[in-house]
Amino acid sequence: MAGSTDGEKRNHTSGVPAGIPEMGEIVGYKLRRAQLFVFQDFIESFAKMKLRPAEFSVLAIIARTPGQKQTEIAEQLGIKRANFVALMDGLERRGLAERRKAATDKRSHSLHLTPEGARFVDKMTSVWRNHEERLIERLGGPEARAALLDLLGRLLDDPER
Amino acid sequence: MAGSTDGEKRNHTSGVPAGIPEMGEIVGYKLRRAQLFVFQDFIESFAKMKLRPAEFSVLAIIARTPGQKQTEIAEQLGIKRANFVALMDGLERRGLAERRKAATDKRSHSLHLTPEGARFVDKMTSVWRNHEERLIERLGGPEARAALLDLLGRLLDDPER
DNA sequence: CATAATTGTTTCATCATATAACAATATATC
DNA sequence: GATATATTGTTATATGATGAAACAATTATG
Repeated sequence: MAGSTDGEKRNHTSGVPAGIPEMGEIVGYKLRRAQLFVFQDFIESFAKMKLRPAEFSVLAIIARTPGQKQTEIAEQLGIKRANFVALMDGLERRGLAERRKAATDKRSHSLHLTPEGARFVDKMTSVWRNHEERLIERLGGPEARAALLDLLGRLLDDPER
Repeated sequence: MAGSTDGEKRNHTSGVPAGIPEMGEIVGYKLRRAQLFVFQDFIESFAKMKLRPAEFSVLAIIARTPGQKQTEIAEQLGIKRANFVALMDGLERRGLAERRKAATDKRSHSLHLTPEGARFVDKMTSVWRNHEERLIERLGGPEARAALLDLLGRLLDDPER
């Protein structure tokens, strides 16, 4: 029992007014919807672990390259260093990561996983693989995923410079 | 003068610890970054018109299919109807769109563009085309854009059902 | 040495989004 | 047809993500 109420001001011949885009052909819109969908799955996947996307990314980076300072990691992830503080506080409070005072620069902190954090990252990685596998299935295979990553990379990587 | 402070707990042979994903191979992450980049360009494009993505989408939908009610449009866009109210208030206050009381259902509102709104949408569409063209350039041509839209669609369109 | 820049931090404002409740109206059920 | 249930638009409110500004401690630069 839904349906529009009236119907009005159309173009001359058909029913499509001028060159107004359909939502499905707007790259930004479709990107956004897809991102929301993927994050939805991600968030549900990590609900039990109480891990949010930003926390996942920080742990992954620390695990792969320990010893970096906050600003470095924040910048890599496009997070303002001011907002990184609370994020890191949370990871430290949970005993997953820690700040060590860097010897060379007394201002900065060197970020590391705790032993528990390392075990956590192992589980996290496994959960992530399932999530990623689910996406691959939807996309229609690993090649499709690779193609998507490539296209997204073209948007991100700066052409000049 | 940057650089990590120390370096620790690696895996056996190389330097990569276990199977921890690199950020660049995480679909969700790259999707997010790409979406932010595209929105950045979009927002800058429409800064002078003081138009935000959500407003753009609402105007585009009303322009293409006038007469729909709020809940219908909100649902199409994945916006909670509660949050749609203020959005529509803004468009109405600016004289771009209007609520007409639907004759058939006294609860609902039939949404339409004003004449000024129609002119606004024309300009908006033109600005959007430039934005989209910029993306196409980055992607490497219209075929790449089509491919991207297709892949994103695979994530969005529900397989079963 | 004096000045400027960096690092981590706190505080604050803004925006997007979700939930719950409500009145008015419409629909369904008996 | 009366009563219960659902829908529509709305308000109020909570939460999370994000950005800007300022600050002390420290380091780099002229």
